[in-house]
Amino acid sequence: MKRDKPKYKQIIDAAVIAIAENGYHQAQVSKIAKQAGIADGTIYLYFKNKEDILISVFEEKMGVFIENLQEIIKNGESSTEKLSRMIENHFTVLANDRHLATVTQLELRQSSKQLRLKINSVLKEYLKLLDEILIEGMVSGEFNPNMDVRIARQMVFGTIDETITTWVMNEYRYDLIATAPKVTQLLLNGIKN
Amino acid sequence: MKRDKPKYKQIIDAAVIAIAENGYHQAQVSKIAKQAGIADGTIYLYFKNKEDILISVFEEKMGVFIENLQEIIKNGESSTEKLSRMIENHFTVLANDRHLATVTQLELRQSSKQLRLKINSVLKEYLKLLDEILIEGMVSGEFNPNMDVRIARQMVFGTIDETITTWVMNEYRYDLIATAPKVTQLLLNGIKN
Amino acid sequence: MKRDKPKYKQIIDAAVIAIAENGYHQAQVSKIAKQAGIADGTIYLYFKNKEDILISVFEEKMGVFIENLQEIIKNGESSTEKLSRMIENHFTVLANDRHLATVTQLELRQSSKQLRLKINSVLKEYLKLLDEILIEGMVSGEFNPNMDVRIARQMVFGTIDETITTWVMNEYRYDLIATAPKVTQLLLNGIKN
Amino acid sequence: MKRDKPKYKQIIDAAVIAIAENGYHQAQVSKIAKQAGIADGTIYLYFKNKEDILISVFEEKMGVFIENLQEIIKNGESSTEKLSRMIENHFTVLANDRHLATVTQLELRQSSKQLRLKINSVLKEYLKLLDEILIEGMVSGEFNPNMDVRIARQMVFGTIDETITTWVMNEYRYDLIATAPKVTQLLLNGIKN
DNA sequence: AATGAATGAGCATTCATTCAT
DNA sequence: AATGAATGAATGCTCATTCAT
Repeated sequence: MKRDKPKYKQIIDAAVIAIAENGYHQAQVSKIAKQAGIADGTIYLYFKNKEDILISVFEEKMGVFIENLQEIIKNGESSTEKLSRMIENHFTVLANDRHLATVTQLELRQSSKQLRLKINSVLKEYLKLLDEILIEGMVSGEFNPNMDVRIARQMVFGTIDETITTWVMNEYRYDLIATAPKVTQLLLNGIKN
Repeated sequence: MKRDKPKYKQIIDAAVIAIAENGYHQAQVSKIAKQAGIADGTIYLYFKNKEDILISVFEEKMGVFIENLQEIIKNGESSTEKLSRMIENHFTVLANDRHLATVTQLELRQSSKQLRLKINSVLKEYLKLLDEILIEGMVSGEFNPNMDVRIARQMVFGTIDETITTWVMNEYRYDLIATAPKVTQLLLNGIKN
Repeated sequence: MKRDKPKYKQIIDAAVIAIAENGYHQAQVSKIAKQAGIADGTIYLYFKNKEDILISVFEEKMGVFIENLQEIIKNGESSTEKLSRMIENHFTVLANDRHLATVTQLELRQSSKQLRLKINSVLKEYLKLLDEILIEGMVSGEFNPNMDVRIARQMVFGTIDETITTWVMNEYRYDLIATAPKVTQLLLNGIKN
Repeated sequence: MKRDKPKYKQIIDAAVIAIAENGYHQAQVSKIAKQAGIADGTIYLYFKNKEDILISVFEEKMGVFIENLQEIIKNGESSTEKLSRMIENHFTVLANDRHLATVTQLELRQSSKQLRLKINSVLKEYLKLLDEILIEGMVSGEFNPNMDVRIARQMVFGTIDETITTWVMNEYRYDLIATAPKVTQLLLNGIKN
């Protein structure tokens, strides 16, 4: 399996750094290769093309969010707590990796519509877990059982996304993690029963 | 004033169509000119360069949102009503111009970080008006006076944005305007006193 | 006759200034028109095309040199004196019109080979007069009767040209006219009997 | 070192031919690449941009003149002989490479003022060596010790340049090398003691 | 497995000239 | 005679990908 080879992750990490430091359009394959300490051609032994690198970046990194969220769902007591811990986790991971935050919130969005559609399908798995939490809460009576799940999900994710993007655009000037409880509170107000 | 000349708006509209139909990176100046029914060179009598066209597209179209919102703020009775009508207006304008919706929600985001920073400064004016509504509501007691305005704003705008983007990505399959009341309800729940 | 109309000379002079101030490649027709205080299109009532302006600039200005030289030939006593006064005149005219000097020595040389061939044919009339002086001197015994006239002419003109070009490239830093006697002396040494 | 790689010289030579055959403004990068038998992009592995090719053409080719002249200075017996051999060499090199002669005497002069300034700084080295010969001759008493070196240099170089340019403009119709002794004789007359 | 030199398609912009007014 | 808005052809350069070594 290619993704178990050491150079695979090496290239992924190099791509995140190259994109964060140079911007999406200035992160040429040659720069990623240089950052990874390998030759340009070697990239193509591990990735089909440049787009494949970028999708893989998203898959690999999103994987962390998904694994964490599965853990949270498994261990959480209530839906409210799960949602709360999901937001906290999302903020924490990105606050602790500003390169990654820049890449996911700003740079990767400059990619072609086609690439973003693929990224979206990766994202869907994460949103499905979010839907699980919401539905569970509606069933248990913690959340408003009459609300439209899709819209609730869009509110939760849209708010998280906008909050982090603003933080990145403001050049990380304030403590992102500290805002998590307030964000959580507003969102819970919106959907609670 | 150049923006009062008929060809100015003609080019803006041609750009929206060309970008919506071909995608951001495939909307060459020659395509925009052809769509506008003029020669390539004529573009440059009205715009400094291609980026200038794109910024102007955003300014012109965002201008509609801002003017509408100012009207809403002037005429609305309560903050609740103003927020409700803002969301309704935002959804209605884009639901009625799918080309524009595609351009603002998907295509223009692929532009360079520099262009997006300029777009953001145009956006700021809109967000300032949103802040006005929120603060007024907090003062009047309609909205929770203890909430963090910035986070509330990010929730409102993030939710609107995510909702419309999802709609566009789903290829306008459902009635966007019909979802406005539900979106409004969830958001109001979140911020009401 | 078009060249008797006031706008004809007005455009010629505007062209010299526009070229001197902006450089050959940055002296667009629109700049020349603006400098002349007329509309772009008006240029084409007096000149066939841009090349025609530039040739005319050269013709008109070279005309001064030719008239002066004819006068010098008519009034001069000896060939030596005539050559001396020719060099003096050439230096004086250009030292007194730095715009013109820049245009003839630097800017006009960037024109296409084709244009420079035409310029050369204008120049020929001037060089013919120079040949007259040289041949007369050879016949009279002032100059070496065995020398090759063409080479002597190339030496005289090449030296004049190089001297002025160097002066222009050195940004007129020294007194060009003051060098005329030394230049004349060297050249006369070379060709005298 | 890039200039030791075979493709470097290959491109330089292709540029000389492409410019000589098509003219400066019609010598597009694609034509130079085609002439060199390589892809357009390959040019940019060896040169920063098109201007860099042209400067390099001049440097490389002027280098031959400079090296030859250094050799001549080293081996020549008298200043008179050195000057004589310098002129002979200058004529011979260009008479034997008409492409190069066309490029240096006609085409390269159409380049932008900026490029010509760079070309001039290359030329300066050659002129410095000429100055060396002149000064040496003035010290040894072969040349007039009272003459102005700058003007003498301008006469020598201006004459050489004008002679060759005229020959090129006359489409190489006569034997350039055969005129060298006459040119030399006239110049020596001008500067000898 | 790894290299890195070579490839070649693709596009924003300028400006001399025209011509309807 | 004069205007000036409109035209449209023409080109240097980048960079993802390949493939001989």
